[in-house]
Amino acid sequence: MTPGEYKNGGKDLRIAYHFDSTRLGEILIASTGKGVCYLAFVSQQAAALKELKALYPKAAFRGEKNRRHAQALRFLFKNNKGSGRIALHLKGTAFQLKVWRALLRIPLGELASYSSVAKGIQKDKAVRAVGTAIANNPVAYLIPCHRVIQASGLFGQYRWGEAKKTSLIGWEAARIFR
DNA sequence: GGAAACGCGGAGT
DNA sequence: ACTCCGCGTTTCC
Repeated sequence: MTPGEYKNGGKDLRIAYHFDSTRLGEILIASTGKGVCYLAFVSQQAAALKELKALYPKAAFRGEKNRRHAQALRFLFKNNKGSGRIALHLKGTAFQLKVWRALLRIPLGELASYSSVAKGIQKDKAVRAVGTAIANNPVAYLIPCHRVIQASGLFGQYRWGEAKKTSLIGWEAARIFR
């Protein structure tokens, strides 16, 4: 995976998006020429699209299902380690990118705590900052923010609801036995 | 540039 | 169970 960086409002950026329904629920996925830049679970399409556009206010959007989307969706259905090479194109601060990269190292079916992630990037005391950075992960699932739980064992918060987090973790736990 | 807000943790009660 | 404080980074005045 090759996370890029993007610091401005997405000007000169062309973003293709489309909605799809998967066995994990309805999603909105978007990509630039360089990689997937957004993936979110959707409850209302209009609101979801608005959130995406807020992230890249100056970009040009168009609805289109393309090969990159299809590849990412395949990953959702059969993500074993072998197929895990999806290009990502991310907009984030240096700290956020560091945190997100750390998440990519958590294997399917495994869990990490917010504090272990903080230690992993040599920021032992930045636990809370790590939580915030994870919360702002723009690419749900591909960057497995749902695999990070509280040190106590409680699952903790999730952007799309704790119930969603629970079902993702359960689904992955089941997958590793197949 | 300061305050407030955060997907937390730990130590208290 | 619930509070209270500290923590690092980002975002909003």
